[in-house]
Amino acid sequence: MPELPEVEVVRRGVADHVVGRRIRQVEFLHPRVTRRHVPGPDDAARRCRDRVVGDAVRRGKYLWLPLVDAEGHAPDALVVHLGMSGQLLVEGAEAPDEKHLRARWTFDDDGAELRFVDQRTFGGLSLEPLLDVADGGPGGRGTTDEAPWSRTIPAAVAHIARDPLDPAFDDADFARRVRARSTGVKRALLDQGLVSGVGNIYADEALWRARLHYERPTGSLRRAQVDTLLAALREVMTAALDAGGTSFDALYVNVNGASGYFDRSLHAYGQAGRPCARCSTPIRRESFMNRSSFFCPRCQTRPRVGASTPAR
DNA sequence: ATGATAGCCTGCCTGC
DNA sequence: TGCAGGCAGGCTATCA
Repeated sequence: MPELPEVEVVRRGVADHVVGRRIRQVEFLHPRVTRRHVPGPDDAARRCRDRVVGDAVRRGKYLWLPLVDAEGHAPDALVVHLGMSGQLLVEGAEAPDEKHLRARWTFDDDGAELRFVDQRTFGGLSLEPLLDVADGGPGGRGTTDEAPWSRTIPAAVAHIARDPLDPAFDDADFARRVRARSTGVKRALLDQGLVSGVGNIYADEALWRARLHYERPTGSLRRAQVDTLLAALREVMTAALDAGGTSFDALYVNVNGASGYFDRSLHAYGQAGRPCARCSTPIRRESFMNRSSFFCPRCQTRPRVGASTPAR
């Protein structure tokens, strides 16, 4: 469900309401929520107890909280992935349990709880060792350079590429790698090892802005087109962030339970049958990768079959 | 190695 | 009204 802008909205909420507080206790209320934490839920709970939440850091769609021990070290982090329907909520203890409440953290200041709610249970939590990274940490948002964990990344996030809003994202390297692929451009955008944070909504929106068909072979993209696509991704994600994210229903909300309103600004995603904002041609929906792709058949012309010859 | 599928879950909406 | 089927913002494992 949530893509980069939505996860960033949640990160900011956690930064505002949870960072700096000491965890008293954590409860895991569903076996699937800690399925990625191999040592099991009891171990995860033990590692959370009495730790201070040092920060809220994001790369792509992954969010993590370095947990600081009594010596001021953060040997590991609580890694959160929202999956399709996960939510982090900050609520008073008196708030009734949500139907799909999966985890609850309480704090020694007796303030609001942190809760993880997840209808579809594709999301998950794990306690991961923080690994030193050679190329210098997640890239700025949420991490101060002085913080001892600023050049670390959780083991489970090490395979995730930087995202387009990361100041250290390398455009030239991305262009080289994407053009070396032999696949369609939307598949490449959704590959979190190539560029992270892009999901089905913002892939379709960026492709619409860049006037590229989703099946355009990556090998035929010119460098300037990759740059246009990156610019489109940054524009649409920044605009979505400013709008508080995209909410089609109550499944995506910020930590205070509020929806975002970027759905009103979508030009392609979910717009099947409605006129393209540029040329009035009805937006088309097609099935692709077991999901939907929305595009303008006039602005985003389908590549000719066999048009996969790499551009020079 | 890269590329492309199936599967994991629950709930809601549509059409018969 | 009931029920089957399709669909949903993601990732990982496992094939080719």
